[in-house]
Amino acid sequence: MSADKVARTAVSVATYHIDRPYDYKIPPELDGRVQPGMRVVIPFGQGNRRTEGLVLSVMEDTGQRVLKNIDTVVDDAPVLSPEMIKLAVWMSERFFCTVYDAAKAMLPSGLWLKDGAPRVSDKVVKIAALNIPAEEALLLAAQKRRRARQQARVLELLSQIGEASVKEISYFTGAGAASVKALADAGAVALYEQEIYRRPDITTLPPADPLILSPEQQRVFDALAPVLEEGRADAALLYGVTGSGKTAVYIQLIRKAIALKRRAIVLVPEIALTPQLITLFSAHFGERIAVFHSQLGIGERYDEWKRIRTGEVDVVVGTRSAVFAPIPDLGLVIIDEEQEHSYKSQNIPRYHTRDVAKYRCWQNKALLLLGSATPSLESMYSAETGKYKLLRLDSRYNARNLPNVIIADMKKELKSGNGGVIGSELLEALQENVARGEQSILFLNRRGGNTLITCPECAYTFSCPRCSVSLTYHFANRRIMCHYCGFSRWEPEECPDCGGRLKYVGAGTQKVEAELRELLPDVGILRMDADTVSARNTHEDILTKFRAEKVPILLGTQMVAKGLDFENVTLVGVLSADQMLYINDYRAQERAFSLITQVVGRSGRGSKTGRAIIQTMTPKSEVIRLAALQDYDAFYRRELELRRALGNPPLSDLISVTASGVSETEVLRGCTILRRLLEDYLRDEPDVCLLGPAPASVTKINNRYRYRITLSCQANKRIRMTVAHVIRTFAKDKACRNIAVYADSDPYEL
DNA sequence: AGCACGCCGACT
DNA sequence: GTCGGCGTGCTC
Repeated sequence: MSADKVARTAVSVATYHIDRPYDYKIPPELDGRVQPGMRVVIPFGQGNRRTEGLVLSVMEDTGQRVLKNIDTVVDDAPVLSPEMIKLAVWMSERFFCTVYDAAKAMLPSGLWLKDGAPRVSDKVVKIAALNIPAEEALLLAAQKRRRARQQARVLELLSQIGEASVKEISYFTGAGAASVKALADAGAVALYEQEIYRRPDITTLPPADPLILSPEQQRVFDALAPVLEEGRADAALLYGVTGSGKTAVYIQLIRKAIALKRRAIVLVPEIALTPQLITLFSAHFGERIAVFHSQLGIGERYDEWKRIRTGEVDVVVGTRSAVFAPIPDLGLVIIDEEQEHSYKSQNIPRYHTRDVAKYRCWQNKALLLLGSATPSLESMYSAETGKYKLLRLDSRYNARNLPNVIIADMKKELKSGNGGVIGSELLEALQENVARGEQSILFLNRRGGNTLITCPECAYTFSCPRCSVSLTYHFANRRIMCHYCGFSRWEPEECPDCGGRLKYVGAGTQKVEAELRELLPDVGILRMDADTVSARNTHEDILTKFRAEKVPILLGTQMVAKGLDFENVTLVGVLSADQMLYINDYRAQERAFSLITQVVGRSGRGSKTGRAIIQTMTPKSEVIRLAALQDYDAFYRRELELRRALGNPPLSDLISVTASGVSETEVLRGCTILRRLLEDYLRDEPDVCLLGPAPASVTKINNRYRYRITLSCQANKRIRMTVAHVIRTFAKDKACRNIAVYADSDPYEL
């Protein structure tokens, strides 16, 4: 009989400061059934409460300590490969999370629901159909009205539409599944199960021929193909102006990788904004692509995950979490629009997709390709300092001209009595475009309906009782709401302080739409924002309508800035460039430059030369001027010097340590202790600069105050480990029991 | 975080 | 005497 085996395990309930591998004995009845990468159920803590663990490795028992036994094994086969386990461990050090947190981000949530309700393995949806004539159903509904209102509503709905899924029924009527069941038992409706497709549907094109690259594109391809051929880890930045055809290069590189028996992951900022890219990819790679993003249903995601794992696909296209796709023989990772902020996870684990991709490429000897028209300062700096290969695509496709850009001074406008959102220059241009039958896109950097309510009499504003933010008015449900904690209340009638009449301020898309309708009566306007885009009316539907019906004006938020290519659009208006420029964040300028550049690039993609009008209160702003010229290089130089002066990335790394708690004074005191600990432990590190304690940009969320210390340094493993140690030390201090602490590597939120 | 153990005051 | 308050310490 061989010696007992031990499973070194990451435990799900272990919080950050007690996270470490815990060893469990593999009982004889489980001998041989426990492998690294499997999930197990284990007892943990004095109460031995059962919790989930992930087996990191299996080893011989040295018998030095009394160990608890593994209860049961969850999986028949490992759900994580050794490569992914290593990645999880690396992530825990790099992003200050537990190993289990990192592992969880890699797995589809469907894995946890496999045997529970809702059953993910079921590819069916429950449908309820009316079993009696509609008139009879309505009669029955009238009878039920008093004692079973829910059932009555269901009957009314079904008498109109005949059948619907139980899920849809409860969404529209508010009736629970129990009401439907009762009706089924009474024989009024029939329940049956219907197979559903779980492949996210993709508009497919007939198979496309290999692309012919332009000489410039070919040069980029030729520079990267050897890296794939030699199979070595490398990273490159493809800096290609809008419309220079980066996608064609991606496709050819993927073809090359596939020819070399390897596979690729393509990451995009937001799947809804890239339908054309998906369609194009499926034309080139057919069934052998998988689509992976957060809007996928649990079942869909689980199925795609399985297809990827078994090697049935060559290309995974997806958002942030797709960087964890368990694809075999990974040879190429492409991050498109790499400067986008959605690549940084804002919740645990707080990873940056670029860093994870870099690590995976290094593990797999794969090529990482970052693509952008306005690269992040970080990536361009890495390219300049030789860490990445730098490749450029300088000419716009078909040698199209840049649009003529006008910077419109809204201060002048205000002086001459126009207090509206649409200035006279933009209005004139819009009128000309309408007259010529050409289309226009208006961009507003604000989410739809983000309107504040104030009292003009006493300047009263509504703020959240639990958070340090103002409440915003939502047209959709006529409530004022908090974006942080979800608090909401009905639209108030009058000022609670002085009883005065309330005023709605802020240029939400709805308000702009109303203004446009007044200025341009009888002109068709399409609005695209969080309120008009839904499951029924997708982003794509709106764009199709815009294209097909030649609606004169498309008004929208961020969404209109991305990758659209409309022949007939010859005017782009940026309604207020200022809102994005003067946010208290060192990245605000970079973001504004990138957005304005992208929006301006939307104009004149056809044969006609386009125009762009940028409205601003500060027409002298360097950032706006450079965006108007689409001069990335000048912007980069200028911004880099600013970053250098302030010790911000990419010239140094930031690590923020945030303390939160109910008592503001306790949090502040905790922060002071944290700072002292950091000072102590980092005394011998050169060039580490500590800032704070400073209140977080939103100081109070859900009645918890947040203060943070920020480290500016050349981060290395040693410094990260020290920070982790400080957090653990702090958590052990009894004086800080009510304070929660976490660290964030290269935080986006300050 | 969550749970047990332990050492103090209020009450049967 | 004992029930239960929460302060303290540990988690394979």
